[in-house]
Amino acid sequence: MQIPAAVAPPSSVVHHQLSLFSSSETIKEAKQLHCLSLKTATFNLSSVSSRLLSLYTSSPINDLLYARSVFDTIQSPSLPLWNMMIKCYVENHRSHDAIRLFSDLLSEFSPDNFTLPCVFKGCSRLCAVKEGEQIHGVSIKLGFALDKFVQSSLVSLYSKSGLLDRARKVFDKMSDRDLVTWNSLIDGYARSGDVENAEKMFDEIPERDSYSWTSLLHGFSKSGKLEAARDVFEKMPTKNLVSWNAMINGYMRAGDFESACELFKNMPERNLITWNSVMAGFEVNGRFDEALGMFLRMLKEEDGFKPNNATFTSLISAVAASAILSRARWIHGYMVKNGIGTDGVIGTLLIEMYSKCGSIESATSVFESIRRKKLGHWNSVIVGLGMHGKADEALELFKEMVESGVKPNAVAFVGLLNACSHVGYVEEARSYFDLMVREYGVEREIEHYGCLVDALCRTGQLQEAKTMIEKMPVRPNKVIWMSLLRGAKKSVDVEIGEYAAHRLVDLAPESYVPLSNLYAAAGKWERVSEVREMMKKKGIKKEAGWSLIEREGVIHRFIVGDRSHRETEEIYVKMKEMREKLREAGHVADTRQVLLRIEEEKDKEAELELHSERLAIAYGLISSKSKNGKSPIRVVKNLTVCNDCHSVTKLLSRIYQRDIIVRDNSRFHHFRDGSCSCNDFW
DNA sequence: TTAGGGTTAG
Repeated sequence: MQIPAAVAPPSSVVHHQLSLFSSSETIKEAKQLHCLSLKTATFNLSSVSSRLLSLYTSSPINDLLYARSVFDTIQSPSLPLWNMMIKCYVENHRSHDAIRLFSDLLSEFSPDNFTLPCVFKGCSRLCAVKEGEQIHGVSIKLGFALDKFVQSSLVSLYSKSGLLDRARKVFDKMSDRDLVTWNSLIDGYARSGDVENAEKMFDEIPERDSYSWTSLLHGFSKSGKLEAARDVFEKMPTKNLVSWNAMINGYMRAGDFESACELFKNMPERNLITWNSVMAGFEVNGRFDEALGMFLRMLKEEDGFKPNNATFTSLISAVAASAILSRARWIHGYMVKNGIGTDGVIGTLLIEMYSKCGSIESATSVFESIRRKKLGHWNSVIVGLGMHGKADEALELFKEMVESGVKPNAVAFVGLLNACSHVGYVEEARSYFDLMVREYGVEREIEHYGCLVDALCRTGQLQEAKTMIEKMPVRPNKVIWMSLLRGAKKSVDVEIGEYAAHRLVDLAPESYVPLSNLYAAAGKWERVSEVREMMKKKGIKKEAGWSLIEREGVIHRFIVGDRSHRETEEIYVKMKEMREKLREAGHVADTRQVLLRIEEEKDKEAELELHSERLAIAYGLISSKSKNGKSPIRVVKNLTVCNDCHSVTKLLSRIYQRDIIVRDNSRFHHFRDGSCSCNDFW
C-alpha cells in the first residue's frame, strides 16, 4: 500500500538521505534510514526505496525479510529491483524461492544479463542442472551468449554440477576471461577430484589471486593429498581465513588432529566455519566428546558467534552417537532458546538423536511439533520406533505417512522392515517386502533383503533364511552373513553357523567372536579353543565389553568385574542384594554363552554376575534412589546383551519396580515389570 | 538511480 505524502519532501532532504545510504553498512543503520524515509515521506520516491532495497540486499546486511517488505511496498518494481530481490533469495539459501520469483518476473520483463547470473547461481545451489541448461538456451535466444558474466556463471554452474566438459566448452568460447572464470574452472576440476587438470589450469592462469590458490588447495585437501595441499598453503603469497580453514578441514577429515590443532592454535583469526570444520572433523572421526568440547569452548571464547545449522548438524550427530540423554536435552534446549528451527535436516537429526539417546517419547514429540513434515522426518521417526521395538506404532505411522500423500522411498522401507524384524513380525515383513515393489515401485536394495533375512533368523527360520540368501539377486554382504551367524548362535545350530562363518571371515574378521560364542553355546569347547587360537594368530581381539550410565552430567563407565569406581563398596553391596532377590525370584543362570571355558558352573555364574551392565544397573539403583525413585535407569552398552543378562534385567525391572532402558550395539531394550519391549527377539 | 559470476563448514 502506498501512502501519499501530504507535502513533497524538499530536495535537500532527499539528497541528504541518499548520501546517508552510501555510508551505511549495518542492519541497524539500514533500519534507521528505513524509519527516517517513512517519517519524512521520502520512501515513496523510487530513488530512496531503490537505494534502501539495495542496502538491505547487499552484503554484509543481506536481510531477506526487510528486503522483501520493502520490495512488496513498491508498485511495479523496475527490473534491477527484481534482480536484487532474486539475488537476496539466493544469498539467503532460498534458491527455490529465487527461481519462483524469476518465473514471476517473466510475466513483467524479459530477463537481462544481470538476472541470468543470479538465476544460474540459484540453479547451481539447487543442483538443478537440467533447469540451468534450459535457461542457458533462453539466454542464447535473448542474445546474452557472449556476456562475460552470463558465461562465467555458466562455467560455475557446470563446474559445480560436475559437468566439466560443458564448463570447459563455455570457457573455451569466452573472449574475455577474468580471474573469476579461471577460478570457477579450477574449483570445478578440484571438487570433481581431477587434481591434474586443476593444477594444469592453475599453471596456465595469467594472474593469481588468493581465490585460485585456495581452490587448488581445497582440491588437494579434498582428495586426501594433504602434503600437496600443505605445499600450496606454504607457497601462497597471502593466506586468508578461507585458506586456513580449507587446510584445517583437510587435516581434520583425514584424522590428522595434531596438524589441524597446530594450525588452529596459530591462525591469526577464526570464524564460525573454522570452528564448524573442527567440530565436524571430530564428529566424523568418532571423537564425539571432543566435538562437544569444541562447541563449549567456542561459546566461551568467541563472543557473539552464533552457531548455525552446520554447527548443529555435527553436534546433534555427536550427541546421538554418545547416547547420553542429558546431553541431548541440553543441546535441544540450547537450540530452542536460540531460535534454531526444526524443519529440514535438523529436525530429522533431532528425532534420530532422541531415539539413539533412548527417549523415543521425545523423538516422537519433536516429530509431532514439525508442522510441514517431510519424508526425512517420517523416515527418522519410523526408524526410531523400530529401534525401540515399537513395531506397531511404526506400522501405524507408515500408514499415516502414505495417507498424508508422502511417497515412501527405500529408506522408509528399511525402517519399516527393520521394525518388523526387531519384534519378530515375519509375516508383516514379508508383506511389506512384497508391497514395496508391487505397490510403491521402490526397488529392493541389499538392506531390504538384510532385514527380511534378519527377521527370519531372529525367529529361528534359519533354513529359509539360508535359502533366501542363496536366491537373492544381490551379492550378500557381511551384515547378512552376520545375521545368519547370530541366528544360528541363538538357535544353537552349529551347521548353519559354520556355513555362515566360512562365508563371513574374509569380509569381516570380527565374525570369529559370534562363531566362538556359538561353539560355546553348543558346549563344543575344543572348537572354542581352535577359534580363539585362530583369533590370536590373526591378531583379532574380542572387543572388551563396557556399559555406561550418566548421573548428574557425569558419565560412569564399567567393565566386567570393575572395582575402580569411587562407590565400589556400595555397588557390590547392591550386587549382593540383587543376587539374593534374583534367587528368591527363581532365577537360574544361563551359562551357555560364557565365552571362556570355565570348568566349574559356579565360576561361570560368577563371571556372568559381574557383567558390566549389571554393575551399571546396580549403580543406577543406588545413585538415583534419593532423587527420583521413578525415573528409568538408562544404560548404554557397546556389545549385544547376553541371554542371561537379558532375563536378569527383566526380573530386576519387576523386583525393583523400575524401568530399565538398555541400548546395545544395535537397538534398545525397554524393561518394565518383568518383560522387555523386544519380546525376547534380539 | 538501483543490479551480476569465483574459495572454506553442512
